[in-house]
Amino acid sequence: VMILRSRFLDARRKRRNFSKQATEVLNEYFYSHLSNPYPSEEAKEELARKCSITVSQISNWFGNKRIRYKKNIGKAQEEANMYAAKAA
Amino acid sequence: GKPGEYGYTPPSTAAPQTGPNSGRTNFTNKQLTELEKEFHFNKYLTRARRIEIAASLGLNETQVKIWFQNRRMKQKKR
DNA sequence: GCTGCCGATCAATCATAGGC
DNA sequence: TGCCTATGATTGATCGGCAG
Repeated sequence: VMILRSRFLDARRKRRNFSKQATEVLNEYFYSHLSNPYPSEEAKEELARKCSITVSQISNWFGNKRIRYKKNIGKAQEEANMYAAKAA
Repeated sequence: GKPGEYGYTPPSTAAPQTGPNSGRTNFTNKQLTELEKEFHFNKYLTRARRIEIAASLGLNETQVKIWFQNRRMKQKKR
């Protein structure tokens, strides 16, 4: 456990949350493709432009979102309905 | 973790063979330093070199192979 | 037929940001 | 100011597909 986390002192760890607008765009995409939330490379590039973040960050976001959504299907239902309504 | 069809995946009930997670290796700082040093020398390992490295670091060939594979992908990302 | 690599993803964890 | 949760990033390992 004394595993030296020195390697984690990577500057990239000093993250910053994405803008609320970016998160809106990402959630809208995620919930409107809930049956298959895996954006293509092209889709990722478009989302990256819309959100002003990198494609890697888009991949990270979807990776985290998919896992965390599955671990909280019940709690996330509210958020899912919210975006579903917004899409409609 | 195994990627697959999107949907609920029940938590694995497999008992950890060794350590916290039997599946995930926790490389030591020394192992990572040596692997990194080797990587800067050669991005790809020959079978012979892989066996050598694995033995000297107390790892198995698969762990070394996977480490280099992930390391190459990491480098490509930037 | 088997092995290694690539690209994408998973799953667990790390470290910081944000809210109370 | 401290604590707990939300969230972006990292990484060992797996999956499908392709090449040798």
